[in-house]
Amino acid sequence: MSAPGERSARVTMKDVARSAGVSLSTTSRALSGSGYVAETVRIRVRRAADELGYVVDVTARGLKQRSSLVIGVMVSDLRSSFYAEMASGAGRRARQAGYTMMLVEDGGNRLGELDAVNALVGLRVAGVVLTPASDAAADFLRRRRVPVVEVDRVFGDGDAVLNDDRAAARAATEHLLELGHRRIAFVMDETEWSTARERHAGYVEALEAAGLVPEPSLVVTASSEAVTDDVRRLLASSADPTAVLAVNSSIAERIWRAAAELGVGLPDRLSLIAFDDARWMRIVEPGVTAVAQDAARLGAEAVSMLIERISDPGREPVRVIVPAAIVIRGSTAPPRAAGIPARTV
Amino acid sequence: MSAPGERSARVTMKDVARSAGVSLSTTSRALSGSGYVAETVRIRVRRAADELGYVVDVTARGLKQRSSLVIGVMVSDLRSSFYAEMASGAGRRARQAGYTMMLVEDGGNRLGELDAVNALVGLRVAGVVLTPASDAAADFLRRRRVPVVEVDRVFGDGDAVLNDDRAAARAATEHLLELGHRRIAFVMDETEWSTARERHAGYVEALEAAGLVPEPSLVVTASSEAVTDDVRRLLASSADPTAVLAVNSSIAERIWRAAAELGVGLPDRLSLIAFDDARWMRIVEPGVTAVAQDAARLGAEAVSMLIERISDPGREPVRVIVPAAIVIRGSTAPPRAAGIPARTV
DNA sequence: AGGAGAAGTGGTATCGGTTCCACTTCCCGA
DNA sequence: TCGGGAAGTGGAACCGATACCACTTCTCCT
Repeated sequence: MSAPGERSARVTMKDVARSAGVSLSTTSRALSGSGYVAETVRIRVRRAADELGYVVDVTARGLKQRSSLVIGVMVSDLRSSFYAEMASGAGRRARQAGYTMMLVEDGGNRLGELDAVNALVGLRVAGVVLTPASDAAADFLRRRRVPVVEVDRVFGDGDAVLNDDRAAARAATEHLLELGHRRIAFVMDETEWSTARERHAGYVEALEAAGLVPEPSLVVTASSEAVTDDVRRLLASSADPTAVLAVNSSIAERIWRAAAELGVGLPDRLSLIAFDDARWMRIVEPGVTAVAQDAARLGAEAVSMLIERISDPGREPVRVIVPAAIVIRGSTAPPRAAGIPARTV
Repeated sequence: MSAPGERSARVTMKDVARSAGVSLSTTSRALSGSGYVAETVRIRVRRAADELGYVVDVTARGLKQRSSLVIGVMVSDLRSSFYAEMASGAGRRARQAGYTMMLVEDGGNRLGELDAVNALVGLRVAGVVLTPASDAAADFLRRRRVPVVEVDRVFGDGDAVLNDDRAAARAATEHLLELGHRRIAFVMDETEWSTARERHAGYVEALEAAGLVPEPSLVVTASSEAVTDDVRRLLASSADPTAVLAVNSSIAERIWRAAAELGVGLPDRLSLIAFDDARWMRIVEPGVTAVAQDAARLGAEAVSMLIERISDPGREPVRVIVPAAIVIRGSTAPPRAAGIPARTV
């Protein structure tokens, strides 16, 4: 344990080599396990490394090998459980594959994105998984030949791992239709992202398949500031929905609150179904019916795809679509007057 | 060595130097901004770097300088909002200070901890912020002279950023005492951690200051498997608490559920106060009174402390205690039969 | 006028590994 | 007996940046 006093702060391969009485080359081979090394020597070197507490300097190794076993993961906001779970899934899969995850947050804006991505390039990561806020980051990376996989939403046409947003939205809408709802609202906040676009498309598909005509007054694009007001207005308006589909959990929360404030009972007067199965939806009464996206799986798949891309930079872009499940809880039920020849519209 | 027509995948300083028509040394000085460089040359070099899309290789720089601007952050589980917010706060502060955050998850166990910490050491991070699950990780790091700051809980006596767990628990208990409660239960799940210990101590302090004798039957150490059963047993037992203090949000959730199942009305028959102000506590009805820990601030403070420690490795260990606030919501109220004859129900 | 020192530039060793290459043994088959 | 190749080892050139040092030119003070 207590070796002769003045041991330098950092144990390098040179120390290990000296201690084991062999050259640097042999030490490197013994530790990395590639190339000829006598079994006895290998054991001796390994033991010396253990005793000295040697840890390989991956930055030095990466410098020489021109690639590191680090992959970058960039998310908009860790405080959102979706991103946190995604990152968690990505990290686990990365570790399984022998990589380390480097996680950075951009503020969900172009500038933060470029900052973060710059840091990753500087670290010479082997590749990057990102939830894009714009096309800037992926472009920047691709221009520098850094493999990229986009998750959850996509700009351009590179590799991506996406939810089956359209099918899930369609299924969610069909669930409401089957319960007898005809006036189904759709509330969203971001139209620039592919997620919102796809979900809206699924909603429209389901309505049309049921022979209904989508009504513009039932589709609300809430400005992120005034979502609550917009929701309140919708519920009080003549559009008079009996059910509402929320494009994400944050919107769902606003609707939940607005309903409580306005005394609109769930599910009696309004059915609610949400994208993103947030924790609170399981706890409140009634529970909120939700489209459960497997965020951790999304992250894991993305890492796997990235690793494949790293080993084969030339292949065609790949898209993986991860199916989502609908978890039915108490917030969806037949409309009050369904079945009975209701007021005609 | 350099073939004219061949563009290498990566732009290095050499390319910038050639393009600007100056030496490597001058290029380095022009880009890093230290040392003498003529203004005109500096501009020329900077422009060349921009045009070529040069990004400094921080691994090479770190190798030479023996320190990197990367700090490691290790948390148990990103899916928990406390850790996620902590990491988010740490990342922001790190970025402000010019560092990049490297985030790793350990599985909350000794082995995962050591794995993760090993990866960080290999990356030659400048220091590590961690929420320890045991003393293993911090020991490992300190033995290798890597600066460490522990967050939220602490083993041993190094630098740490902690909640004011004791004072917060005391205040929470006092809040219940002021409402008139006398039979106050305390439910926890982990006794090994300093958090649980401190919170329990604060609870006892408050009781004793009020002249009450802490009753062992009111303190439940729930095994993590059977928390729900334990809680159910407590509520049904002769211990008959009128209020309960939950050591964390996960325990609080179990209590919430158990109360709902058993038909124990909140706050009429039982008051609930929880550590950790989870999102759902704001959404459910009644809202859950909670001790709000500022996790993001905890992370930010830890990073600041770490940076100070990096620049002064010799100074005495420091502890920062971050105060917590109590957010009063609907789940706490006077006990039914307390003091003033309540409204007849 | 002479010299100190500031301003500016380039050469080169170095950080901690990996890897190519040269070199020595030793074994085995022809 | 000899040649060839496998087994094993060490030397040294990198990877991309930094920083020390040597060197030149120019300014300014005594």
